[in-house]
Amino acid sequence: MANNSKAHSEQVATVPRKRKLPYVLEDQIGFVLRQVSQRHVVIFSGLIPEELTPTQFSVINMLDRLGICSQNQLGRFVAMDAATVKGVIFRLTLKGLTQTEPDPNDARQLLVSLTDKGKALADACLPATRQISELTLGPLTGPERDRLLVLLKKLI
Amino acid sequence: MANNSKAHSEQVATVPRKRKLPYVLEDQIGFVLRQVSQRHVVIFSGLIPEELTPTQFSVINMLDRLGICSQNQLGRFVAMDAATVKGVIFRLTLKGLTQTEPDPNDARQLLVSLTDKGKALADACLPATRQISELTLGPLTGPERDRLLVLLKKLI
DNA sequence: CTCAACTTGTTTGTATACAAACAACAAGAG
DNA sequence: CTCTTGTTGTTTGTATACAAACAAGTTGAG
Repeated sequence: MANNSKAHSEQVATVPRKRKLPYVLEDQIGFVLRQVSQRHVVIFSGLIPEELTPTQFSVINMLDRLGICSQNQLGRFVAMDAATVKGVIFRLTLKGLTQTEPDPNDARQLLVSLTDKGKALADACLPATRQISELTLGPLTGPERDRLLVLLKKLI
Repeated sequence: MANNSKAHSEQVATVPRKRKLPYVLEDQIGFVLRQVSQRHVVIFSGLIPEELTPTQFSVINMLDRLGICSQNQLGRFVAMDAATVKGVIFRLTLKGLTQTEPDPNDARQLLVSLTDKGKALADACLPATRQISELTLGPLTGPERDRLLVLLKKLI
């Protein structure tokens, strides 16, 4: 099967060689991202006071800032699907952390806000969440952390 | 409510000021990671040939490298929970991409391997997966990509 | 050999995450 | 006003992801 005639050898050497660059799964951005996210969730679960997931905390923190917001728009702010945010609000409302009411000005919208308990928890979680980011970025120096965040934000 | 007596002003100035540094959700590593992962999945879904998820491709690629492997150990290689990997293998086997057999040497273990169809797909996906990583990292320069990968790997 | 400790795989339950389809409503062109 | 278009929220189905509890098998200390 070795058909290397001299007549062709020159052309073969000239044609851009399709080097079989190895595909290393462990070096792929998606594979690495998944593992870093996993580690972050572990750190998060260990340090957050109540039984809050990262997703749930994001919603609570955003609501604390917004005050009141429609469910769909809230989802856009925290980068969540409408179906996802609905489930999150459902569970947070079960826990008494959020409340919903129909918008009098737009019958389609469902206004979401924090309860007093939710507001208190939003404040109470702040020290832990700082620590979580701190610990997640623990292996990096200060400048490295800044660099990483800048690079990651370019990929959103 | 302004109780700034002169007697206390000096002490207040000396005590390490608890500056209320703002907590910006959008700047937190966990929040950013989630969004980058989301964007990666979108790119992945758009470019992968068959109906493969990133998780499923990871398993297929790893099996292509390993040849045959116990289900649990495979999960360790691709950073997946035993319960998660079981589900993934179940669905891949449904699609005819993987097959399982009991280990004759250890009755506990379930040996997993690619079918011929699975091997063919592992090869066929390579160009797309390169493109996926390429496109995901698209907003970054070459050196930036290297830097990002190095930093992320420190966080695993 | 025997038993405790560990490993492997399974099952159940909970929580994202998103596609797709749907109903109800709002807004604007005409 | 009417009708089309778009938005909002809901529901269903699929796919990770993991904790917790469990059964079955293996291994090593004694």
